[in-house]
Amino acid sequence: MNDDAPAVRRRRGSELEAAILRATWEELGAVGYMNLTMEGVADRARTGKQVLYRRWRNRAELVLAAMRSRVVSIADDVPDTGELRGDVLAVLDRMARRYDDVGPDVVHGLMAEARDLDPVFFSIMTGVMETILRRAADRGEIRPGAVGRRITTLPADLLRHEMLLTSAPVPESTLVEIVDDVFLPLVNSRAGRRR
Amino acid sequence: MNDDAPAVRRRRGSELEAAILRATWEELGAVGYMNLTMEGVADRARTGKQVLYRRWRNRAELVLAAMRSRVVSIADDVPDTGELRGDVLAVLDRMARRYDDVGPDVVHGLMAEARDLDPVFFSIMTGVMETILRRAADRGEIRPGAVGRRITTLPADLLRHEMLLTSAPVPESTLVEIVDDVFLPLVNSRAGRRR
DNA sequence: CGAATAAGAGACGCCCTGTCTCTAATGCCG
DNA sequence: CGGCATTAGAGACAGGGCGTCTCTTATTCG
Repeated sequence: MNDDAPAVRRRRGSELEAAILRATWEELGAVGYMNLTMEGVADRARTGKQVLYRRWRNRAELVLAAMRSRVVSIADDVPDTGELRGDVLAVLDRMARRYDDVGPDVVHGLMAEARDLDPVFFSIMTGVMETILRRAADRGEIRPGAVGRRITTLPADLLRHEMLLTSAPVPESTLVEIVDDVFLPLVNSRAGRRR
Repeated sequence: MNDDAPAVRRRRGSELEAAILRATWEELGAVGYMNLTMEGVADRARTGKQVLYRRWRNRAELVLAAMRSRVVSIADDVPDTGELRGDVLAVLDRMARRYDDVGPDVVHGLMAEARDLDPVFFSIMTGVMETILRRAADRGEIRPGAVGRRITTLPADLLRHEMLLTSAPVPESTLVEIVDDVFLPLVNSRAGRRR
C-alpha cells in the first residue's frame, strides 16, 4: 500500500494567495461587500481563517488586495484619440465602466472601513489627465499651463461624485455633459485659469 | 404604606423617543458610527433593544432619525448677501460646517448601509441654489435661465466630493477656488449654458 | 374602573470576529 | 537524500452584537 502519498495536497505561498484572492472576488460577487465575511472567503478558498489573517489584517485590506489583483490600472493606457474632447470622454468612460465592475456596494463599504485609500485609489486620474492635457498642448489645442489643478481633476471629480451618490450606472449623456458643459468651457475661457 | 406609587417611572411615546434620539447622538459622539450598537444606545437611553427595534428597523435608520432631529435644514435660511458670489460662498460654508459636525465616519457609514438617502439628503442644495440664482437674476447680476441644472448644483457637488474623499475639514480656500475658478467663470461665460 | 397598550428587563439562538492550538504537508538546506 | 523549519488545514474558543421572544407591570384610554 502507498502510505507515503499525502492524503491531501496543500497549496502554499503565492499559489495559495492567488486562490484566496480569487475566492474573495467570487464571494464579493455572490454576497456583496456588506455580507462578505472572513469565514465565507476562507470556506470558499478551502482554507482556514488563520491563513487569511496571517496576510491581511481585516476585511477591507483583503478586498483591496483582491481588487488590485484584478485591476489593470487606468494609468497604464491613456487614451489618445488626437483630440482633447475625445481623450477626456474616453477616460471618463473607462472610469465609469470600472466602477460598474466593482459596484457601489464595495466602494461605499471600503470608504467606510478603510481609513486611507485616497492616495493610491483616487489620485491616479490626476496623472492621466495631465498626460492628456500635455498632449493637447503639444498639438496646439490649448495653451501650455493654461489649466490649473482644480480644472485638471474636475472631470474625474464630477464623475466620481456622480458615481458615489447615484449607485446606478452613469449614462453616457452625463459624461458628455461634464465635458461639454463644464470642462471644455473652462479650458477654453480666455481667462485661462492659473493656480 | 404607599404601595400604589410605581417603583419606577416609565417614559412613553414622544418623550421616550426624544430620549432615545438624544442617546443616539451622544453615543455617536462617544464611539463613532462604526462602533455604535443598538445595545449601546439602548443602555445609554436606559431602555431595551426591543423599544428601538419597534421604531427603527436598523442602525442606519436610527442614526438618520437622530440626525434629522438635530438638524435645522439649510434650506430654511438661504443666505442673502446681496451678491451672487457671497451667497454661494456662504451656503458652501454652511455645508462644510454641517459636515464637520456630523463627521465623515457617520456619512460614510450611512452611505454604505442606507440604500436610499439621496432624495432627502442631497437634493436640498438644488433648491437653495435655485433661490440664490433667482435672486441674482432679479438683481440683474445674471441673465434669467442662463444657468443650467448641472452648473446650478456644481458648487455643492464639488464640495461634497471634496468632503467625501478627504475626511478632513475643508479649508475656506477650497470654497473660494470652487466659486472663483469654476462656478463664476461658467455663469459669466457669454455662451450661457442651457440644458 | 377595567382593558388595551407598550416599556423595561432579560434570555435566546445565531453568526462573525480574532486568537490559539494541534497535526501533518511542504520545501529548503546541509 | 534526509532532517528541519515553516506553515497550511482544521477546529475550538471566548467575546460580542444581532434580531426575536417572553414576561411582568406601569401607563393610558375609553
